[in-house]
Amino acid sequence: MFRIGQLAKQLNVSTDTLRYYEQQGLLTACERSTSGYRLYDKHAVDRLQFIIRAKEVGFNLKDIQELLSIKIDKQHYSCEEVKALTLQKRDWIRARIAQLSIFERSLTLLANQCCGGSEPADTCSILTALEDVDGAH
Amino acid sequence: MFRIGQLAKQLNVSTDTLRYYEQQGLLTACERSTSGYRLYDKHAVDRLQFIIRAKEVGFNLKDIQELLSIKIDKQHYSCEEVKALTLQKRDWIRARIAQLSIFERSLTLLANQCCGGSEPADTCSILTALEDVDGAH
DNA sequence: ATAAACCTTGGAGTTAACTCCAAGGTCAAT
DNA sequence: ATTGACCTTGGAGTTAACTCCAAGGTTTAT
Repeated sequence: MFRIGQLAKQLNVSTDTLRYYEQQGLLTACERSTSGYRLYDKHAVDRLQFIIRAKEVGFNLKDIQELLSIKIDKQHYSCEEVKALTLQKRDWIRARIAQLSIFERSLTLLANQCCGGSEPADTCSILTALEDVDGAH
Repeated sequence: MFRIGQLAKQLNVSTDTLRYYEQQGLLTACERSTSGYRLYDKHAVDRLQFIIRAKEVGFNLKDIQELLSIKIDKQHYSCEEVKALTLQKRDWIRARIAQLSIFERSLTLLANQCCGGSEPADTCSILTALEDVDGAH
């Protein structure tokens, strides 16, 4: 069991952020000390790690709360509910990956045209590179 | 040449957003009518399209401005400068894709465990699914 | 036993990216 | 020539996600 400052330091966030996440229902201290200090266990580290990573890939806190609430918990949710939400989030992710891949290819093209490209490329920009990507279906 | 409302409608953004982008230096009307109306050409549509897509994959407006400023323009930038910035952005994208792929796999796993999984899975959540993904190197 | 380094709550302030509003000018159609 | 749908600027308001601050209680080290 450790306190808020130790958890914060471990994953490089501020204690204010952790209190904010608690307020938003994302990460609650599993216990309080007699003096009222928040106490966390290693479970909390995993959960916070997840929140941080999910934020990095572009989920907002509401989405993350939803992701964390997806649980195969036969008492409370039907299989259909869990599956639908899970697949919905997966589709969102797939769409992002597809878009990112297009950007990646156009940046690669731009870099290649820059050094060693055979064309004159006096005015090549990411927009023209993107056209080339789209053009090469 | 068309006016701000027509451009906005075409790509489903607000005219306020377009004025905001102009203020931020992302998309300037190439001309003004005698009465001061902003006038755009089809070039602007491409540029706005790019801005919207880049936003969708998680770039902020400052990043997008930087992306749009990457141009193989031999008058103003050295090849090295262009290439460095381009590859830096590409690395950012690759890191996002890698992270998203992990999420994708864990969601797939979660969906599979839900319907048809052989384990009891009374308490399977995305966190345990993620562990399984990490575990299977 | 007291200073330094923690923690608590409540509330105000910040930043990015819009979004809305007021007061007024422009243009096409009736 | 006037109505309605456009456009202008400047500035205020909103939302998400923090970030900071004040006033005070707790723990640890000297």
